[in-house]
Amino acid sequence: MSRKTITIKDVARFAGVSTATVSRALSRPSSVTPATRKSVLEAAQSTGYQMNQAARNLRKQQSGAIVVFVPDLSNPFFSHILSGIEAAAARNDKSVFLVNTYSPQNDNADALARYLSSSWADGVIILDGSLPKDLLQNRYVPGVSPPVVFGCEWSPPDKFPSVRTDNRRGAKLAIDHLIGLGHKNIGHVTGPLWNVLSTERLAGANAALAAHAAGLPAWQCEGDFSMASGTQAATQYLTLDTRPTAVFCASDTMAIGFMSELIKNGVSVPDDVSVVGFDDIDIAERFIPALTTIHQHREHLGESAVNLLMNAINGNAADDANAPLVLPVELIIRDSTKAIS
Amino acid sequence: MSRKTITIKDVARFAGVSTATVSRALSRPSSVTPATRKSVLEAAQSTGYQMNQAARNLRKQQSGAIVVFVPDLSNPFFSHILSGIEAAAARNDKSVFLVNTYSPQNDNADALARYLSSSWADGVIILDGSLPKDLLQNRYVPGVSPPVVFGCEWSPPDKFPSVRTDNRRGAKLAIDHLIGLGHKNIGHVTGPLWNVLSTERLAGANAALAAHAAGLPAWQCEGDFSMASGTQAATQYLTLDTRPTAVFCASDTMAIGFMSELIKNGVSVPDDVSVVGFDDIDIAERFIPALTTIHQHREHLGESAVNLLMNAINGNAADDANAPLVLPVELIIRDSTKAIS
DNA sequence: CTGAAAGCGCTTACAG
DNA sequence: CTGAAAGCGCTTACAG
Repeated sequence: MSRKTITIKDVARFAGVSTATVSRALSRPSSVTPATRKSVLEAAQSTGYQMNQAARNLRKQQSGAIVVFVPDLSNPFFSHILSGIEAAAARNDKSVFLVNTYSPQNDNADALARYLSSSWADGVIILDGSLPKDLLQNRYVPGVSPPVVFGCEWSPPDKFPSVRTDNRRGAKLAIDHLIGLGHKNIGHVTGPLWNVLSTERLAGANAALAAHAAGLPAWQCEGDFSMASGTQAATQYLTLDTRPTAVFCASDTMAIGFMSELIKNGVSVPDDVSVVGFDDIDIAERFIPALTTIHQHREHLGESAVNLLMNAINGNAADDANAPLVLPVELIIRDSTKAIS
Repeated sequence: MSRKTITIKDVARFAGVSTATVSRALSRPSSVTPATRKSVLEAAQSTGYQMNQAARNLRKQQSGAIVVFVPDLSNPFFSHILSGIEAAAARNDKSVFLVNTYSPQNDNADALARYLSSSWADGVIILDGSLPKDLLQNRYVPGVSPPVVFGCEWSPPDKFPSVRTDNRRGAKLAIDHLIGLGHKNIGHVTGPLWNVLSTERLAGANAALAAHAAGLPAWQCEGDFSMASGTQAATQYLTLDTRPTAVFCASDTMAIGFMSELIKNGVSVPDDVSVVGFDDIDIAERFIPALTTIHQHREHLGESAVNLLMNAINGNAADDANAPLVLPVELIIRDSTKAIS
């Protein structure tokens, strides 16, 4: 149906040079004389030439792209990380493609394995620590599969380079803040317990509580980082005989679901209960009450992931390349927490 | 640095057949005898063979992928559309790659043009109606560039197939609801006026107001769909001498920023002012007060986009393929609107 | 059903 | 600085 596709050959004929020269003029302009460069560029222009990536990729044995596995695009937590990734990728002259691993279509190793191929990606960044084990254990063949780097989450510990936030310290900051406010009965809504983030934050929280010999054991409830699970936690909280006066939620999204349901049921935040989240997503400062939370440096997380990946791609990774890079966190105090009265 | 890459040739040698047979056994199993199929599969297994996509793409002149241009991944509005796209793409055996057009790295035609190549994508879905004009006008060459379909937004009208929500009707439903509640002084926070969504919704709102000969002209304020612009609108609203008793915001995100700032300043929603949003994002029902809004069928939007695209790819598009497909909307009444007292 | 061979569109030593 | 030629790893008519 369409006119014949224009190749480097057509450009060469038009410009009266060889295909080799066209290739050079286009990809390494300095390697040809200004005159030939000019005529090639003009020829490319007037023939409407567009490079065929597949051919180049095949020949160069690389794709010029990095793919990112994202667990849940609906979670606003990821968007800033992606900005960081894109900025850094652009600096390294790589395209970035996102793959939604949370999608039911991508729920198995087979579906994802196709993306984990050097013909698609020069490297892959995985933001999802809960990929099917099979994928990285059996499908991934070192040396032929593209380099992998984990961001935020991580899964086979220390098998790949990774950047992450200091989750334990974040949890500690949250609990310390609550204790400093005089709270003695502190609850914790965790993420899914098979997730590293959840267990790290739980460990951090428990350690902080233990350190103060606060009034433990407190109420604990397992969520899944979703808003819905936050509201379920609230439902359970409401049935408690003695309700904690403060609750640390392992994600902002859950904290919002939690507060929302509480307020709906006449429980005031922070008058009746203080709430702390984790992540500092955009809505956190806009929810009423504005959410006290743990801020993660998300752009930086994304950039670091790309840097680690580029090192792996270029083969100049440090000896301890697999030692996790841990980024600092900050407590952001807003209106959802208050000293006990 | 790594062991030699394993090709179809190695598999062929291992299985004692030709490369042609390996190729057939792998991609069209029914075209070889069960015996050869078995031995080829085993050979592939034990050699650890992995197909080289670039080579296949080059040979087949297609990529097996569709790429999606997303304007702003941080806007939760898009996640459900993407689910719909991914589900439909999987049914059509296509991979999907996302490209963030909002990223500063992708702000120009050059950066995006590289993705708009048949070597990357068999087709592209554009969810961003505000792409640089140059891209689709000059860089896009019909017949050689991959088919394009617009979802949600659209830009050169009727030049490409598109699916969209009935924006005008959505706005009308919002206004009619407010009028039905007795409001006579109704304000409108629009999206950016260079955006089709904004102008459509504005037109729908104005038409509905005019039809009722309600107390026009009402206050109008231009935002950019972001939460921050919603709070700015609120700041402006607060300075008004006679404040509208109801405000229709062209997106939920703006509505939330708007309400948040109002409440912070002691203005009650819905007691002092009713607010209606547009989109029905996840947080809408959880914000306090829960937001009355216009629901869009986002999964369906995504699926329809893929269907249109597949028609274009397979060359069986209808004659009126470029006539926009318009999806219905629904008014969801929650707690942010109330009859005037 | 299977094999030999051509070719997809590039890039890059190798000569000159 | 430029050209002729090989080759990246597949798939697919064309014979048999």
